[in-house]
Amino acid sequence: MTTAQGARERARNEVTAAIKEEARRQLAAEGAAKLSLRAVARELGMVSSALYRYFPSRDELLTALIIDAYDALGAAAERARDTAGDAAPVPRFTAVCEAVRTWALAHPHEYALIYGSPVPGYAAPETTVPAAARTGMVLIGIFRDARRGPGLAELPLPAELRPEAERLAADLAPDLPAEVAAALVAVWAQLFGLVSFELFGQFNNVIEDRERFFRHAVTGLARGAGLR
Amino acid sequence: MTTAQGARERARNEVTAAIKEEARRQLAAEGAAKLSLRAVARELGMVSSALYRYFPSRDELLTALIIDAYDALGAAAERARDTAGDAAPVPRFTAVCEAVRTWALAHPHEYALIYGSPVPGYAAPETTVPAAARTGMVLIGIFRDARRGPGLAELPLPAELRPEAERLAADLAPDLPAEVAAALVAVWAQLFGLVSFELFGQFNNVIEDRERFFRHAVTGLARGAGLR
DNA sequence: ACACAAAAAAGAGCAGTGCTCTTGCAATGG
DNA sequence: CCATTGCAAGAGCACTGCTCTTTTTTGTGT
Repeated sequence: MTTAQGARERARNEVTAAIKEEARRQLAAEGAAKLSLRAVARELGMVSSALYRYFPSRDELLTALIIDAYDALGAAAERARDTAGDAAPVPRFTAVCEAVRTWALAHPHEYALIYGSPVPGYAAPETTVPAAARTGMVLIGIFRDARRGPGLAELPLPAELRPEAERLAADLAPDLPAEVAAALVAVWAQLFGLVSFELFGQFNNVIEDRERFFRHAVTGLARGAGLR
Repeated sequence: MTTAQGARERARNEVTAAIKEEARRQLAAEGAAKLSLRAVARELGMVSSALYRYFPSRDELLTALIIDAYDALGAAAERARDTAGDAAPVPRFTAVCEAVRTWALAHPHEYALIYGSPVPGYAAPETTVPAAARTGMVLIGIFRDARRGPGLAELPLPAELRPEAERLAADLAPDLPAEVAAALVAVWAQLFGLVSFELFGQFNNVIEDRERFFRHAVTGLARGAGLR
C-alpha cells in the first residue's frame, strides 16, 4: 500500500506539496530568477534551512517545477487534440498550436522555464524527458493520423540528410517515413519559435494582431510539412 | 572635435570599455545570471562601488552587452549576405541563416541574452531597437532583391490578416507586398526557433547531424516563404 | 606654479541570497 | 519505555546589488 504509510510519510508529502505550490506561486508572480528558497520558507512559516530536508538545492526545486510545466503544457495540447476530434489534419494541427500558445501566454514564466534560456550550470536531468515529450507526441499523433487518408503530401528530403532522418524516424515514430519525421521536428522547433518570439517580446512594436498572425503562420507551417 | 577632448573624458571611455570587456568575458564564461558587478570590479582591481560611476546599475551594463550582441549578430548576417554576392535568393537566404546559427553557437550566452527568456523586471530600452533590427534588415533585403527577377512566388494571405499585413509592410518594407511582409516575419521567428531549440538543448538526444538538419529546415523555410 | 573644483575611488554598511553544520526537540517503532 | 530517527531551528559563511559618506586624485583656470 502506498497511502496510509505512517503519519510521518504523509506529513512529508504534504509539506513537499506545499513547498512546490508556494514556489509555483512565486514563479508565476516573479519569474524563475526571483524564486528564492528563503522567500518560500518565509511564506510557509518555516526557516530556510528546513527546506533542504525536502529539496537538496534550489535547482532540484526548479526541476520539479520544470516537470510540472512540461506536464501542464502537454495536457493542454492533448486536450486540444481531443477537442478537435476527427477534423481534418490542418485544423487539428492548428488547434494544438493555438493551445500551446494560449497556455504559454497564460503561464509566461513557466513557459520561459522550459523553453527559454537554460540556467547556466544547470542541466535538466533525465527525469524531465517523458514530460517534455508529451507535447511532441501530440504533434506526432496528428501526422500519423494524417497518413491514413489523403492528408499528407510528398516531401523532399536531400540525400545527405536521409541517414539522420531515418534515425529520427526510428527513434520518434517508427511508422512514419523519414521525410515526415524530419519535417515534424522542424515544425516543432518553428512552432516554439513563433510562441517564444511573441512571449519574449520580439514582436513588440512589430505585430499587433498576434492571434491572427499566429493562426496564419501555423497554417503555413502545417502546409509546409505536408498536411492537407 | 570629439577625440582629444581632455584626458579625463578619454580615461573615462577607456575604463568604460574595460568594464564592458571584462563583463563580456564573464558573460561568455558563465552566463548572464552569474554576471556580477563585484566580480567585474574585482577583476579590474577596483572596488565595486566605483563601477556605479560608469554604469548606474547591473541592468544598464546588461543593456550595453545586449546592444553589442545584437550588433555582432547583425554584422555576421551582413557579412554572410555580402559574401553570398549575387547568388540565387534561396542560397543567399540559407547563407544568412547559417551565419546566424554559427554566430549563436560561437556565442551561446550572448545569444541567450538577446533571444532567450527576458530578465524579469527588465524591459529592453529603446536604445536596443536599431541594433536588434539589423539582422531582420538583412532578411528583408534578400526578399526585396528576390522580387526583382523571378525569385518570389505568390503567397496566400487570408482576408482577416490583410490589414495587419499591410501595416506590417508599411512599417518594415514599404516596397514589399503585404503577404511577403507577413511571411517574412513568420520566417524570422521560425529561424530563431530552430536556432534556439538547438542552443537551448531541445535537440539533445533528438538530432545528431544538426548542421545538415538546419540547412534542410531553412531551405524549407525559404521555399515556404516564396523564395525560389 | 598653485589652488580649487570636479571627478573618481574607496570604505562601510544594508538587506538580501544559497547553502552548511551543529544543536535541540519530538514523534515512531521496536 | 526508551533509543532511534526525522525534522526544525539557529548561527554562520561567502556571496550578491546597491547606497551613502569620506577620502584621494587630477585637470585646469588664475
